[in-house]
Amino acid sequence: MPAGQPPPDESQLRVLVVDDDQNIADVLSMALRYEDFAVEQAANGQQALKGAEDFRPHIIILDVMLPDLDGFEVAKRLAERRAEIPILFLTARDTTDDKVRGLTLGGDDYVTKPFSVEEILARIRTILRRVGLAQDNGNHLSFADLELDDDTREVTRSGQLIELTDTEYRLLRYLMLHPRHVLTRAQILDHVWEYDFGGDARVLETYVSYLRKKLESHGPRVIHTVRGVGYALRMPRS
Amino acid sequence: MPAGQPPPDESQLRVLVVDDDQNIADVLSMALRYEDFAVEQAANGQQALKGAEDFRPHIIILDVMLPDLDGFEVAKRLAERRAEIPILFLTARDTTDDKVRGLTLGGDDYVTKPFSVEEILARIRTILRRVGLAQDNGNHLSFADLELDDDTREVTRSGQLIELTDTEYRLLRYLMLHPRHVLTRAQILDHVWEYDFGGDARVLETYVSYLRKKLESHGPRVIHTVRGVGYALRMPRS
DNA sequence: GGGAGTTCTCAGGAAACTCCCAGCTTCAGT
DNA sequence: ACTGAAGCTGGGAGTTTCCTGAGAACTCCC
Repeated sequence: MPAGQPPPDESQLRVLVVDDDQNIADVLSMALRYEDFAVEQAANGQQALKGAEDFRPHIIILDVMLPDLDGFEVAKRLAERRAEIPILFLTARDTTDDKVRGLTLGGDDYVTKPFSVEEILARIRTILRRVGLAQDNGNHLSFADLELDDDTREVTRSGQLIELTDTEYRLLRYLMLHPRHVLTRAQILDHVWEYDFGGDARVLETYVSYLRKKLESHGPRVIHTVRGVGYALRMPRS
Repeated sequence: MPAGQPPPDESQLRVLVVDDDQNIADVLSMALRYEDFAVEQAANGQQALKGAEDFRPHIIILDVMLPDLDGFEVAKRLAERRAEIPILFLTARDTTDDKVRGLTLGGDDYVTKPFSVEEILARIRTILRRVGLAQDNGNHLSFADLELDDDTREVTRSGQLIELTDTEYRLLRYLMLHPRHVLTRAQILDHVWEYDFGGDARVLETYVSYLRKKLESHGPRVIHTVRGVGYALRMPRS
């Protein structure tokens, strides 16, 4: 079954991605499908309203800047229809718009562009969990003596609290999502860094170094280098 | 086997190989046909798009450098058609980190030239497994007390973890794919080493030696020499 | 607009890996 | 048993990959 739409699967959660930038829409769609969401796209406000009606998404990812109606207008009309679909807004970083501020009051949320894929996924999980649709029980990851809590953003190793910066946290979280698996450099950069990151891929090594320093003061090495390939989270010994 | 089309067999998975270098396309085609894929070739972007339409491949191997459209353009147009065919990109080693970024999000992947045939086959298996088309039961090989896991890249012998370098791993993996079969030196070199390897064929002996040293510290000899021919993976008679 | 905290760049050096070499051992056939 | 061919393995050169410290650039907050 190579072509056409994937089969409608009622067990999947539906996400409507609304962005007029086709690249961003595609990146999000691919990542979400990979996470087993059903995804549809809309490129402007009118399509978004129609898509919300037809596709009945559980959540909408909505760019604030759209060619016709802006994101807030779309949200407003949906609210008038009593659609009650949670929305994750995408905004430009410098849009210090006060409008954005009030979003989290209504249970909606926003992410600034450029974002990393893992950041979007984390917000979506948070929102879905809040409205009771989370399919995974997972605001909490653990591996060996490592614990990571998404709600409090706390990381502990054998009970000891470890302070991590944002990037360190995202990196560790991504590794803990795939324990023992070897993750390639490309995979890690794609998921943990912002989608338009164009810099030196060696940042990754720097952050691995930071993480190791913090983690290894409380126990043996857990982030292992697989030379020529990437990194893997493992406990030492057979 | 350039002449005549193989008979259409609906049970086979279809691969479209897109490369303007006829040698590379042929090497890949032969290896894939041997693995029981149905294969067609395209030498440029336009042919690739046409081939995708007519042949309806389950996966496309796509060189980034093509005489007309580049590989990314081909991928983009396929995406616009909602073709949703996974793609394995081939890129030059130094092109790696720019545009290739982002590919692993959608489940696509890339391999740098020059590659080894086994590397390509491994990536294809991974991709097909992810989209639910893998006919093989997976990521795990075992032979006697040897276990090899492709996800974690871990190799154990009777439970004991064995650390292998990349080349050692690829060599052992190839042997384990054909247990008890005598594999000729040429076969092994062709599959495990990069296709443009021009060096001394005696590297193979060196690596067999490395592998034996690591494996035999945990049990009896499993890699047996077949003098004048090659090597075979066997358990000693009991 | 200064300061603290964070992210990223860069470069030197360390470590790991691949491959080649050369001398030695093993084997097959006489 | 002898001999040439084939295979084995320790040593090491050359290369690639990775680690890490130092500092520049950026952001956020007061």
